[in-house]
Amino acid sequence: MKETYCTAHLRSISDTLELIGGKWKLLILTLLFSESPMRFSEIERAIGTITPRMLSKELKELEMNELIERRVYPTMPVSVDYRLTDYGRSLDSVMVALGDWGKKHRKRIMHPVVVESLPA
Amino acid sequence: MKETYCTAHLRSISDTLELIGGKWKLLILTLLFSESPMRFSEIERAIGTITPRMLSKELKELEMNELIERRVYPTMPVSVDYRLTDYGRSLDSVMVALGDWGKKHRKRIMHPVVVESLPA
DNA sequence: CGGAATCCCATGCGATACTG
DNA sequence: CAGTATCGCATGGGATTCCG
Repeated sequence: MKETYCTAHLRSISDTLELIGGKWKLLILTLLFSESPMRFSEIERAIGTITPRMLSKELKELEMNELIERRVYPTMPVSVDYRLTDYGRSLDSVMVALGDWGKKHRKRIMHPVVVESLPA
Repeated sequence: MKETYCTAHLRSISDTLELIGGKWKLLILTLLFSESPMRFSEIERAIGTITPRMLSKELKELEMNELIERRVYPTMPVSVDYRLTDYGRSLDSVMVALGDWGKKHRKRIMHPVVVESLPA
């Protein structure tokens, strides 16, 4: 594929999706949007179906991209919490766009529907 | 996870991502945004690295969700083209949001960087 | 031309168990 | 509490071949 404006724009889009892709990232970000900071086990309980392995992995990737910040407190045992960074908060426009479109979309056909016969 | 505003909003977001997820969908949509209609083999050539199997599959899903329209012409052999629907065009706000954020994002650290020592 | 069928592999993700 | 280690499978996606 030739290098065009089209593909450059697309790479920007792909970059964004790469950061918020994966099964849990948007869910975690959404939680942290409404409540920051949250501790590891708080997020785990809030989601309910995520395994610690996945939570750990996703948090690590979000932190690597500076969307969230991880703080460790020298308590005994240690406690850790996670919060959105300002950079992470800048995603709100993206999440609003995705959410708004999704809300409208829900009113439309979206699942494979078998239409055997349609009258008139 | 309890049913809250938070999760309802999240489902809207997930719905949207479900439609434009997959490796090629956004690329196909971006192409069709800049040029509609396009024939099957035109899209194939434009992307360059997609296999007909995947192109067929992605187009089918996009059509199922009414984001694009497929038209068949009874030529010999048959020709087919694809174009954005008005509904598909309504995704532009989403794609702009994703693209804009990605453009800003590129200026920041995004790949795993090993910092051995940092002065001062 | 516009696909469908088949085979195959990488990885994403879940389940379970364990640890400082 | 906040993870890590290991295993295993399902799914996504590529390569190749064939078809009307």
